Amino acid sequence: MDARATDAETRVDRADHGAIRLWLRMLATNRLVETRTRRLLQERYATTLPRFDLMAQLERVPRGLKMGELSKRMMVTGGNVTGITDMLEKEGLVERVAEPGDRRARLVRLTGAGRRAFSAMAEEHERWIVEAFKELSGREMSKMAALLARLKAHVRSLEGEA
Amino acid sequence: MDARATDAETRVDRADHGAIRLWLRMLATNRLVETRTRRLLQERYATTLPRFDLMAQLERVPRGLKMGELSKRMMVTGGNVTGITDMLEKEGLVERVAEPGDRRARLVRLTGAGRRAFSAMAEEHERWIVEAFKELSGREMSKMAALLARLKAHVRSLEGEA
DNA sequence: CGGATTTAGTTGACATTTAAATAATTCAGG
DNA sequence: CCTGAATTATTTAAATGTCAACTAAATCCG
Repeated sequence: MDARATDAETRVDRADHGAIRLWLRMLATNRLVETRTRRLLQERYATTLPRFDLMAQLERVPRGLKMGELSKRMMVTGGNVTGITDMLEKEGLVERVAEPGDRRARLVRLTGAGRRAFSAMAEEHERWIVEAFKELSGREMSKMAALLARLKAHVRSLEGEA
Repeated sequence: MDARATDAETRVDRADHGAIRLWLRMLATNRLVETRTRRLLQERYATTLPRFDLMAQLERVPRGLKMGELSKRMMVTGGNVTGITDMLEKEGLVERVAEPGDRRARLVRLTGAGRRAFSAMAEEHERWIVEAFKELSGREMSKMAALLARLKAHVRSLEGEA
């Protein structure tokens, strides 16, 4: 295959609105990094991106997170979290425990095996990301992060006041 | 030795965290815009983002695109394109025709109904995106697009020479 | 020519994801 | 305490997505 991939973004001509062009480029870049990360996770640890994401959330909160909290942080629907948690639980990497004071809720947290498995992956995962972003200087990354923060806040406000 | 924490390792470490932070912010922002777009497409046109994407690719090339070309441009696997094309074909929005000169290949192109359906959606879709990105100035969008272009090229080069 | 390799697309198995419906529990007012 | 509304998690169905194996066709090369 031609290494100069002809993705959607590349084809947008000058007549197109700047916003559309930027959005398509965001989509393409994200997809590229995501595909690469997914492939590396699969090759090196026989796991998947959503599983890694879920474990990454839990790793920051030893007490555990409720399903709904996980759903909100991962920005995916609840049913999705249920499915991924089911698998990780079956593999012994996370466990569901009772939330004291609310019998509807379940706390999900890493098991010992889960913590060990995650910390092995996390260090390498960080290296992959750092490597991918090495093209940009610290200043450029900060600038971009700041722009994204504003964009994100704006879109959230659009959602909020429908 | 100077004990102030500004040695090489600390600086690298800070930059590393910057990469992770930026990446997480890219993921979150993308997801936000994507979720919003998906919801609007569903509400207004009873369709989905991947279908819209596929039709958007075809709209630019009246002659049609081969399955493999669609796959590369959409940055998804071939099996996925087959599935989405099957649905759109069943709905009469696209059609598969023979590629003259290569009997392995099939050209996919919009039908008349497909063209009409797409142009109705496309105009409104562009408005949604422009609205979402209104927070940023033209200059800021250009800056960000330029940074993303470099990032994308860099990641592609990582993939190429593994 | 003729066999091996490559390329194009489909298929099947399975994981992910959303949206909608359901079940269980908590909560707020009366 | 009761009852209806809200919250929390799960289940379900359909679509999306990956990957590997497969078929068919084109190309390479001796």
